[in-house]
Amino acid sequence: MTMSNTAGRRRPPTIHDVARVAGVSRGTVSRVLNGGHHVSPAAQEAVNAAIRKTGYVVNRHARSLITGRSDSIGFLLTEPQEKLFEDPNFNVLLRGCTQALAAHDIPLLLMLAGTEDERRRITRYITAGHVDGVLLVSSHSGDPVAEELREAGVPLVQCGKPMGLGSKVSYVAADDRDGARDMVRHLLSLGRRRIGVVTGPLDTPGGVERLAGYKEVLSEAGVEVDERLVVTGDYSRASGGAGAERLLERAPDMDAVFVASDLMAQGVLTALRRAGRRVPEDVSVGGFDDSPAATESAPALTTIRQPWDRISSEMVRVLLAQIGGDDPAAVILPTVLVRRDST
Amino acid sequence: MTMSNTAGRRRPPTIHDVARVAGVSRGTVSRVLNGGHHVSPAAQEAVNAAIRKTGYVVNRHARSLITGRSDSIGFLLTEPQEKLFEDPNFNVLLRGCTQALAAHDIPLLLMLAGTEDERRRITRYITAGHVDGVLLVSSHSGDPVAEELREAGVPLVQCGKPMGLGSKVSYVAADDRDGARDMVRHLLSLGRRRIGVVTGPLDTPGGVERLAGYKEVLSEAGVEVDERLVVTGDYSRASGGAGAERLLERAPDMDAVFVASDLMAQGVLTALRRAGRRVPEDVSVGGFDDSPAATESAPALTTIRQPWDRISSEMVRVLLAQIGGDDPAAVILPTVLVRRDST
DNA sequence: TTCTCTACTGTGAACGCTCACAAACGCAGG
DNA sequence: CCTGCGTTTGTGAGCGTTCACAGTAGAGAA
Repeated sequence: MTMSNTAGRRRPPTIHDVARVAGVSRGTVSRVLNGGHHVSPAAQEAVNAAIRKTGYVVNRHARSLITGRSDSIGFLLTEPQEKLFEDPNFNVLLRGCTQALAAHDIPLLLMLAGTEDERRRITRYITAGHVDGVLLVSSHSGDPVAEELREAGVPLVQCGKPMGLGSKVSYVAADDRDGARDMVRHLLSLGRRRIGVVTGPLDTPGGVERLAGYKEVLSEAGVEVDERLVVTGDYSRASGGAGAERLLERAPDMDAVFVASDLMAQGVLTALRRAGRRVPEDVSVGGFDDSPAATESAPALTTIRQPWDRISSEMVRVLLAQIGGDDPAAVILPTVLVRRDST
Repeated sequence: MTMSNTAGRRRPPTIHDVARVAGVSRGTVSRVLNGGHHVSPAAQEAVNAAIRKTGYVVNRHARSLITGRSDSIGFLLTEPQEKLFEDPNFNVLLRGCTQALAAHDIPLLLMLAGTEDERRRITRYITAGHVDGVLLVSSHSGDPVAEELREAGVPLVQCGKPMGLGSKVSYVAADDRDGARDMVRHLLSLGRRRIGVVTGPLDTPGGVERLAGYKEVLSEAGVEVDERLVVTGDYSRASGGAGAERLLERAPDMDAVFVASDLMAQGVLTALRRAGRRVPEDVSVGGFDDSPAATESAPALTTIRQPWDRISSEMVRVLLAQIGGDDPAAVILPTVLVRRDST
């Protein structure tokens, strides 16, 4: 026998209570709640006053039940999470999306699909309409989730250019190729000609595009593209170090390295130091991402900044537009060369 | 008259459809969905088959509307996010909580309350019952959100011991004091006697407790606690470096430092090197957290591991128990000394 | 057989909201 | 004065579930 008076969980006010206090009907309150069209100024004001007085907050479950929308969107991660969660870029992205959505009063559901099991459960959850749309982060190609969601007609925006499917799915990405071009041009402008590259996995758009930009610029500049100067890493620090060792072995005359991520570049710096090469005197090193790692390394990395804040806000914008009925869209954002001490 | 056949967003199956296919009533399907008590094996099987056949997924909005529960949990951040999101510990925590909840099929809503405005909106959202409980991460004391939520009767579990309010609120924390004691004892066992400390902000439990452990062990060992050996940082790398410089200036004979976070310890290492002290020969350095920074620094840090995976799973367990009606509970988890090259 | 008890099953009502519809109310034009 | 029209308002129905309750069947005891 709880007597809910001052404290405790008393039943929250409903639209009915507001209507009674305002002296109008449910319908009018509902109209005010949803934009206030076809409501007289007097009623409008009365309702708003009643809402303030009662502390009314709309029950989203009841609303969703009838509208069919959930007024929430999912942030889906299909990567092995360990790696991604330690990626500072990812954190900026997650935070950016949360804030951009908060501005629309839309909560963000964080979903991790690590195992096959989780993947299935989450796909069911999403396709059942429990979110209105999905922000998808999954760099590797051949991700079955993206395809499933697309087929189910779920509004979807990917972060980074998807490799498999064509232009049927929205995405927001930094201009990887152009960023790579900027960096390699920068290295060329320093007089470097034996420029190595540690690229990312070739089943990721970043890996492919950054390598393509590298080759393009060299060709355009009339510099031979030497396959001995090309190695592949997996974006980890360790793979950067291993890559640098391989490069030095195959091309001891290397005078610069373009590394497809700052984390790998850190590994490259360590390996170079261990091999007795000075940076930037003997070898210039260019990174990619402008992550915190770039300023923490010694020397501080010259790198390519990805506009993560804009990427997140654009992802949200495109997704909301798509939920509103727009067609899928691709957004490519420019990168910026940040010059520091490693070149 | 739509003929929904193969493609398009056809209406998802309802409990009604399942009942029809299974040849039973809504009630029976509902009972199967909710644990299957008082249902005959035959009906049980028929319903499960019908669910598989129709691809039925429960409409959580309808369920929430009547049960009053939302079957979702909020993960609330009231810190200035920049700092926290770059903290590797925090990422482990977020991931751990998401996964622990996923095991219960409960989605996690990520909420950031950076500004005062957001704080208000989110408090309204939560108190309106849109989440069943809240996992709160906010180390600083005097956080008004915690108090508001507690008063509103929202199940709440904090990460780290809350400073303000007493034992009325649940929390899960590593044993900061004991961890600090282990580390200082370890330093003493190496023969060090002039042990400095760079502690965290004194309005955080970590700052206070780790300092307390340090002082306790020194006193117990009969070593004088010299206030010149005590400085305060803010958990940032830079503040660690500044702290080390201050310590060296005030107590040049220092032969060890206990640093309250690995990130600060990195700064300490750099400052010591710059001052010409060798680690660990001249000065032993002990960190706290066992974050990635601990193995990335040179030399690798001896540190105190916080059991973040267990912290997250315990937070979820305690919160679910509290939602189920249990009283608030405090859980203190043991830490582990990880010996590496800096001591 | 008949009664009782238990295990199971079906059925309205309700949750809080939106939507479509109808009613009411001006106000202008014939 | 009536008609027609546009704007504002009220009302009933229904979204898909769960819950309480009533009902049914089958087993065991008398």
